[in-house]
Amino acid sequence: MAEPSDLPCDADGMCMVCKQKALESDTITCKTCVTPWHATCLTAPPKALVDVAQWDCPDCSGVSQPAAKPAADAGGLVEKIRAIESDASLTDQEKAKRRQQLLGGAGGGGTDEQKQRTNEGGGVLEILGDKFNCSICMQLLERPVSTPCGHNFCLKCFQKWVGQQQKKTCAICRKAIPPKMAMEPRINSVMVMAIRMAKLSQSGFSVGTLKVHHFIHNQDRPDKAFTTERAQKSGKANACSGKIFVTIPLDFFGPITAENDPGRNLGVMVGETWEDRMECRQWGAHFPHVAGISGQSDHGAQSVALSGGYEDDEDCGDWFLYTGSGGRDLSGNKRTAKNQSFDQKFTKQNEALRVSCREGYPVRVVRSHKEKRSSYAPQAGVRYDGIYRIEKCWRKAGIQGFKVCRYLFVRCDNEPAPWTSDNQGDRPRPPPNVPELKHATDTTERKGSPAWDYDEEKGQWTWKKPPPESRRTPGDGDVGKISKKRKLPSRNGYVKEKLLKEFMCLICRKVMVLPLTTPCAHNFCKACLEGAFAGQSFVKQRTCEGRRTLRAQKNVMKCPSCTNDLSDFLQNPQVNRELMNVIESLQKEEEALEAKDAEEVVDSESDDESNRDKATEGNIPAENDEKVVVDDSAAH
DNA sequence: GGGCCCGCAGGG
DNA sequence: CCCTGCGGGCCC
Repeated sequence: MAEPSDLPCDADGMCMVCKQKALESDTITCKTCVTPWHATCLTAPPKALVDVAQWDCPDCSGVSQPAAKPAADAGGLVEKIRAIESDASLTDQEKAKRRQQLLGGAGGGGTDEQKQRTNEGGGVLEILGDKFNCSICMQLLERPVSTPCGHNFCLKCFQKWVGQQQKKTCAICRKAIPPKMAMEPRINSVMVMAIRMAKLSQSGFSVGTLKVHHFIHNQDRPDKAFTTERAQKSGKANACSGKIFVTIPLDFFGPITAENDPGRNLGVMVGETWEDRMECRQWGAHFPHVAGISGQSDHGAQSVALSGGYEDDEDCGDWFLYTGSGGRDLSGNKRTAKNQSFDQKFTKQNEALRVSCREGYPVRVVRSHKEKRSSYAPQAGVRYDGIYRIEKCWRKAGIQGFKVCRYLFVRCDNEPAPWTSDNQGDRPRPPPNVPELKHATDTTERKGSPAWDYDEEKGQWTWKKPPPESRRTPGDGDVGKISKKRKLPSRNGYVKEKLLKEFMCLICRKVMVLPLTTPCAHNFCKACLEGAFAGQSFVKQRTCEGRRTLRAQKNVMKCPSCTNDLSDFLQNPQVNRELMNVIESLQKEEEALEAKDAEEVVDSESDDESNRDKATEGNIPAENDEKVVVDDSAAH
């Protein structure tokens, strides 16, 4: 890292040192990472104009960051990039190509070499060595986002890079970046898991020890849904949400652990994802199926949902600013509304959140894919992101002018967040700087010590005071009937299962081959995604017969996971090679383990293999599991 | 993609 | 009992 006194300009061209908009004439750009810096605020600005063109920022010059560089290899990479950049005989395109080859992007020559390297026993370790580094900051990818051209960057680096470019292009290959992705990059959670697995495997741990994300399907949708005719007709829209699978009361605080999950004996894990709010409710992470806050004004708030319902929300992942409820005109039988028409007050759910703030209670947080403005939202469905604490709350004038209640949430969970490539949970972190606090009124902070806090001895977050006693009866129980008990798969089956769960193509339901990352951050096999649109591809380019045809064609090219328009992406989709390399390496490791197991267990012959496959299969939802089953007897 | 409108759960 | 609500399917 650079010295604290040396900071670049942010995405808006604002100098992070003097907090002023840096004049263009005062801005110099690093030749390695292309970040703009405010020259007048640098401790050691370049002396002559000649130096400006060849200038390296404090982050890239290596002088002020001795420990941060992972390996000599990466350092050499910087040297090579510099050599390419300063070669006057090359055009920009050629430079891009060279750099691309160097960084292991597409480019024929590099591929064989890479493959050979991964084959030669270095395995995932080799990949970590130089393939997993963001080519902007040269550090291990953190909060990775993937471009349609198949390249990966840290979220922050990507935003920095895109922010200071007129024409949005990839930092490696200069291919255009779709405006939507430039505006709202979303973290590629499959890449996150790939990095975590690679790290584990590098440090000698089995991937099997990793807690993986789940996508819960609708297997046992409810006992008492669809009570009216209209509700039956329109499917889930008006259905009640059905049976609760966990044995917690509605006012239960904190993480949902294995003892409250008799069906699976797992508890609700960070990263677990459900199709919608109804399903999320069934697993107890957040009970209200419309409201964003679960809580009681005289007791506290247990959970919140971030779904983009309030434009004042600001999401930075590990912390975020949440807006209270109310202040809207819901006349005309509406459930939500965009426009505010009066001030919010600290009453009802808003007061419940304030109680949780004062007491330092743990608050469960779920994020919905509907939150479009956040990079941390899941690509689909509703995801449990773990425990946060409300460090402060206040009121201020909202974007629409009326007062809103505001809450500063800071993450404090023992499991890593779904966006970090780190394998560890949170450590206490200093409170973030919140500029709007200057205009805050009615500010409340925690009084006394928090109920949920970090225990230095145990090295984890835990209740420091007894949790508030429930005043409600537990959920309707009868949970045992819902999920079948399953036996624990064998060691390799377990690893295999995790690889499949994390890297499954949602079209062929197998581990991805030649993975593509769409601009909407979904991952599929190249062949599967292209196959899904076979015969329809590229018509858009050829025909110029009129808008109707064009529109009709466009409508068909939708992402199978989220209906995002993929027609541009599909014209030239590029494999995410970094992702591919890890998947292949992990699979190879798994195969090697399996072969070893087979050698060790000579006596248990052929049925061993088939059993293992069954165990794996049983945990992957079959396609028709999603079908909603209406229980006739329950409707009467 | 935006507006409409509904059932439903839970707070008070 | 009434009020509220960061859903969700459908229709355009």
